[in-house]
Amino acid sequence: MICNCSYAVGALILYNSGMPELPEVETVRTGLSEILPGKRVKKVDHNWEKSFPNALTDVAKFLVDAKVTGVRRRAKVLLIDLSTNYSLVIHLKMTGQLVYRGKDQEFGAGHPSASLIGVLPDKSTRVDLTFTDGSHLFFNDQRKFGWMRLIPTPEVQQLDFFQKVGPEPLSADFTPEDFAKRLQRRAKSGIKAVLLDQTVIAGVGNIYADESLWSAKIHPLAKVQDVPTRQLSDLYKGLRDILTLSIEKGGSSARNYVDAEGKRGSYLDFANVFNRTGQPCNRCGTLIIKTRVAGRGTHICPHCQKAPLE
DNA sequence: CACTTGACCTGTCCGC
DNA sequence: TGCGGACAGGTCAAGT
Repeated sequence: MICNCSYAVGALILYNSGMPELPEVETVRTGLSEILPGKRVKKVDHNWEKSFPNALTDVAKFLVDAKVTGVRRRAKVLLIDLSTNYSLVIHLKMTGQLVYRGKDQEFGAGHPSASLIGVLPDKSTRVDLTFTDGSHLFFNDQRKFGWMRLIPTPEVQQLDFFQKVGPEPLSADFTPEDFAKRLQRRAKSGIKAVLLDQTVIAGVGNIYADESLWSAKIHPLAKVQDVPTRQLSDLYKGLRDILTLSIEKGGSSARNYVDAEGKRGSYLDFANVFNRTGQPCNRCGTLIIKTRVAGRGTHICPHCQKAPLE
């Protein structure tokens, strides 16, 4: 096996063009945690105020010259901890990307990332962190919904979001009983809206809501109180299995995702309903349909997931 | 209180 | 070829 190392060094793309949910953010976290710790920030450039609202006041004091000490994730939020006892708190929302590049921005011909993202910064770059070794972390965000903030590390958990956000669905001590109990607090609500509510369960977005509901044969409009406990248990297991599989596959890439080895996030190759409108259900062969639930495009098998009675 | 809608943005795609 | 509109969907705020 010959490794063409001419392009393997110095480029790592942590990129998701689709919709970063828990598995995508976790994949980005894993990649960053292998690269960033120990790097020292030399310079910060930003060109969109809302992408980095408190940059002007705090960057010089607490970001420049700070050393990265670790990278964490909670729900869909990334935390880059710094030696100044501050943390960069980052939400990618829908189109945010964190792209690391070594000092040498050149890519060898044929590197998959070369065709995905060209020279950075580009027109979607909102923040450019330069490290003292000449490498960069680019925060790109086409739609400008994402943001990063510099917050004292001990104050991060005081943020409103972290006070309200629900438990991590993959944590070891999160039981089927916890899951059912939290959902049932919203007994009269449609179950998909509840899954998407970050204060109920952390990290679930549109893709994994649709996939997990299909796995448990639950219609997204079903009221929680009408779903038998056994099916809530199926949903718990389905959701955990799906999130775990997606993390293994490097997340979902609506278009492309590559990491240091040029691997794409391939979870959508395994998806049963998401983006499969008009294709046969993998369980019963009925064609998958797309509707609108809780304001989102929603994919269901109309045979497996029976609509609730009015 | 529960639920829906609008705002935040830009790029893409579809119909005319 | 261009133009208007729908759509993509995470989260918060405002409205019903």
